[in-house]
Amino acid sequence: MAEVERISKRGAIRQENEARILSAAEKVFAEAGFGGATMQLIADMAGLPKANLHYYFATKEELYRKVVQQIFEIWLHAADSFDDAPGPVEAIGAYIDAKMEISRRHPFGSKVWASEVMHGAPVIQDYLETTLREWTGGRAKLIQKWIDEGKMASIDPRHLLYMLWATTQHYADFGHQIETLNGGKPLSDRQWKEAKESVRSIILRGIGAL
Amino acid sequence: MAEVERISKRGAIRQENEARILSAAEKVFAEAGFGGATMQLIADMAGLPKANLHYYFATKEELYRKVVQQIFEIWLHAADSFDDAPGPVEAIGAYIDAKMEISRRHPFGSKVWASEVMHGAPVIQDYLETTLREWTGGRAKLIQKWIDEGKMASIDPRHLLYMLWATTQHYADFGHQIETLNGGKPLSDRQWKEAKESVRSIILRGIGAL
DNA sequence: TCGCTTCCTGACCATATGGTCAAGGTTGAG
DNA sequence: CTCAACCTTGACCATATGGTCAGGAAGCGA
Repeated sequence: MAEVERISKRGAIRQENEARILSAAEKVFAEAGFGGATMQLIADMAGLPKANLHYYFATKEELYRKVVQQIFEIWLHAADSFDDAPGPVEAIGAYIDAKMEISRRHPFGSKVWASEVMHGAPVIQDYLETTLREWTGGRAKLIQKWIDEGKMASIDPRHLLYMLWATTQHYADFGHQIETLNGGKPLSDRQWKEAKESVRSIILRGIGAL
Repeated sequence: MAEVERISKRGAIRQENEARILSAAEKVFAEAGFGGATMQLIADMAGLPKANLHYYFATKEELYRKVVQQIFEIWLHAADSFDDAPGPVEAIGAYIDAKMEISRRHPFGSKVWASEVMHGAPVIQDYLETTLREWTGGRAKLIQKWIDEGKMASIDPRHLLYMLWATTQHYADFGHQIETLNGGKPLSDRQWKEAKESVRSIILRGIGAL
C-alpha cells in the first residue's frame, strides 16, 4: 500500500476507487436490479459521495455496462477448461466445476448477468450475437465430435449446454431459495461439494459418458 | 361477452379490468423488473388511465404481489403430476413436461418469479418458508423412497429438484439468450419438443431410472 | 515553490414517478 | 325514476433520483 502510493498515487487512487465502486455496484445491481438500484445507494456502499461516482462513471448506464462486461469475462474464462480435454468426462466435469465455483464466488455478478439477459440483454446483445454465438457454435461442434466418436450418447449439443448453464447458474441466481430450503443457512463447504457431485454425476451419466 | 354483461356488468367490469391490468403488469415487471416498471407503462399497456390502476390496486407493491402470487399458484400446480405416479420415470417425466410447458406458456410470469427470488424474495419469503418448504420436503421423501426401492440411483433428492427447476425454468428466464443463439428466432414447436426430450432423457438417464 | 493535472464534494436542478383527489359518469335494485 | 354504490379520469402534489457544476484540495513533475 505505502509502496504503491509512493510510486504513483495517481493511478492507484483511480484504480482503487473504480474497483470499490464496481464492487458496490455489482452488489446493488444484483440486489435491486438496474431500475431499483440508485447511485446514492451504490455511493453509500462504496463509502464515497455520490458526486464522486459520476467523476469515475459518467452515467448509471456506463457503470452498469462495466459491471456486466466484468462478469461476462469471468463467465467466458470458465470455458477454458472445456478446450484442452480429451473427452466429455474431463471437459464437462471441469466446466461444471468452474461454473459452480463462479456461482459460489461471484453470486452478485451471476445475478446481474441473469437479470441482464432476462430483461432482453439491452446492453450486451452484441456480445451474445458475436462472442457467445461463436463460443457456443465451437463447443457444439466439439460435443458433436465426441458423439460421433462414441464417447457419449447422441444428445443435442445445444440443449446440453443450456442444461449446464442452467444448472450451475441456478446455485447463484436462486441461492436465496436454496438457502431458505436449507433451513435459512448458506450451503456449507460439504454441501457445495455435494451439489457439484450431484450435478456432475447426473449430467455425465445422463449423456452416457460414464 | 354480451351475456356476461347482461347478467352482471358490475362484477364483469372489475374482473375484466383486473385481469387486463395483471396481464399488463406481468409483462412490464418481467421486462423491466420491479424497480424499472412504472405504473404509467403498465397503464398504457393495459389501455387504461393510470389513475384507474390505483382504483383497482392501491399501490405498485400490491399489484406486484398479486402478479407473483398468481405465478406461484401455477408453479405449485405443476407439481400435481408428481404425486399420482408409480415411479420416477413417470413422475419426473411428467413434471419436466409440465414445467417446460409453463416456461413456454408463461415466460413473463416465470421471469417475475425468478426476479423475485433473485432479489431475496421480499414479498414471498413466507411462501418459501411454508408452502414451498413443505412441498420440497414431501417430494424429497418420495424420491428417497424410490431410491430405497431401487427404482433409481442414489442421488441427493434436493439437488435433483434444484436441477429440475433450474433446467426447465432456464427456457423461460434465459429465453432471450436461447433465441439469440437460435438465429434470433423463437424455438419452433419441433425445437420445444426436442428441448423437452433432451432434458427428459438426460435427467432420467442421469438418475439411473431408465 | 510553481503550475498543471487529477481528484473531491456540497449544493443545486430538471424530471420522472407513485400516489391523491374531487368531480363526473354508469349501473342496477327497488 | 331515484339513489346509492361502483367506476372513470384529468389535474395535481410531494418526493426521489440521475446528473451538473463550481470551487477547492491533493498530488506531482520541474
